[in-house]
Amino acid sequence: MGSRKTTPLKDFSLGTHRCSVDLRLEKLGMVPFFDDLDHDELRVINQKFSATHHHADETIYHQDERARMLRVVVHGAVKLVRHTMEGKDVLLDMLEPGEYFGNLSTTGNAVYSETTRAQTDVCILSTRMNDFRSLLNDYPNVAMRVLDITAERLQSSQEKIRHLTTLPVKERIAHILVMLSEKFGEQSAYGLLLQLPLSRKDLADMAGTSTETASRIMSDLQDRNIINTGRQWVAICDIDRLADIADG
Amino acid sequence: MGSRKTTPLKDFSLGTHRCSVDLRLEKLGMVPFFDDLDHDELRVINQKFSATHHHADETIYHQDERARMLRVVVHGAVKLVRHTMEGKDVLLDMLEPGEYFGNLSTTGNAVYSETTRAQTDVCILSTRMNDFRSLLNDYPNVAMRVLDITAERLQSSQEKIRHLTTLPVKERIAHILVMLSEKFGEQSAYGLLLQLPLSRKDLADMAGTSTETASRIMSDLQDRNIINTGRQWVAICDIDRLADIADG
DNA sequence: GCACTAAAATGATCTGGCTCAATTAAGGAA
DNA sequence: TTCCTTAATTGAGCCAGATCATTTTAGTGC
Repeated sequence: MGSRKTTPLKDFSLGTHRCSVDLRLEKLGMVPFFDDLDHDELRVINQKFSATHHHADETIYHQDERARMLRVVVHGAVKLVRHTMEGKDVLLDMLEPGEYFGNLSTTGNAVYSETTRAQTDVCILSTRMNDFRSLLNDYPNVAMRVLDITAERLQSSQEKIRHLTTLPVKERIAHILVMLSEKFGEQSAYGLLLQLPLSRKDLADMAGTSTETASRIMSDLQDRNIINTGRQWVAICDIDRLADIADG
Repeated sequence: MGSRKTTPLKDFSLGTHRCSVDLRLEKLGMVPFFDDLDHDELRVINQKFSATHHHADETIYHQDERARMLRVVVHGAVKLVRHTMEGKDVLLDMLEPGEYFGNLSTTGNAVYSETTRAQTDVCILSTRMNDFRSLLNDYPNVAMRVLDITAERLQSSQEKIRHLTTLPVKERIAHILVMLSEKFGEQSAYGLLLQLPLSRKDLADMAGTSTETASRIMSDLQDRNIINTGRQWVAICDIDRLADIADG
């Protein structure tokens, strides 16, 4: 494995990124609950959204802040974190372009139930919650899709609970890597590369374990040639064996 | 503290239970997403539901079965369980009258993602998923409320993940007892009695621990006069101290 | 009241994963 | 190429909680 001098990860920086109307429309069209809409409808909806950029590691909003916006990832990856007073973070999800976050509900005093942080430089489209709600009124199909997607997320959240309570750490980590590869995997010289910066701590916070344990497990996986990994990056060499580990 | 000879729990058996139209309407009216509707609208909706009874411990539907129905608890308590091939169950929730379960989504090949079992004798109203969906089309307000409730459940599922990954078992159990008391608590001679049969195994499966550990913790709580407990029942004597334990 | 059964309690032992404490090395910056 | 920061690794000891094996007891049914 010769001497590498740079991350295999691509450059997410927004230096050149221009949020053209076309790009916005394209990304909005990728949002699962907008995929029934035609081009003209998307143009109308696009009006309601405004774009913002955030640098990697910047916090987009904080847990417990008053929740006013619904957002969509256009570029980059967003990390969804719930934290405890003791400073132990739980990493709930990593979002890719086309996924939404923020708040859906119009219940008066809603607050965000998690903190979201830019995992790379990101571009985000935001709309006021109320605008989004009236949009749901105008497009009942979209409302149904939003319901479906929320129900799906509930499912997978419950599946995560099952993992946390029944599986040993090694299986949990294997599982997480498989999931991430479905979202962020990209063929490369190093194997199926997860196209986002991903530290041992991130993995640990996702698996509900300590950084040290995550590190030991990753080392073991690398020794067995199942993955290939460096500082903040992971590539999967043998997805089948990894999947085997993931379910016992 | 004298010698008790019978459970303090009330009798849930359906021997005498008759699902009169009035009772059905009352319970449907309690369902959070129907609470905007007036009496006449409820009567229409009621037509779409049919009632079934199940004895305690009976399975209502199995995980991975094809999901066709949406159901509402009318009488009794329903246990929501996800199980693993290794036979380790995870108890996701206990539902009280007025709560819904089953499937919301119309995605073609949906299957139930959990098993539901009658925790007591129960009476359930069911409707075909498709009928429910068209109902959501006819009553957009209801659709919005369903979305809100699903989003709320997602929140609390994520909060559960936080607990499982960051809190020690004792705190998790204390927390679960507090939650259950909000749903099932009822003043009684023994304290705030949880009005449902609840074994050490149920608690263990909710907290993601072993029956033995759950038992030890319950014994300790009883020794400290925080709870009062017997076979399949729990009463809370000192909810404040319990809440203190629940958050460190 | 007595006997029976499944739930609960309890004891003893073992271990996965955590914590604390260094050490090593990857990869960006200059 | 070298330096420097911070991520990652590795080791050693420890402990919460699991597991296994009994014993006890609550509560039901007779």
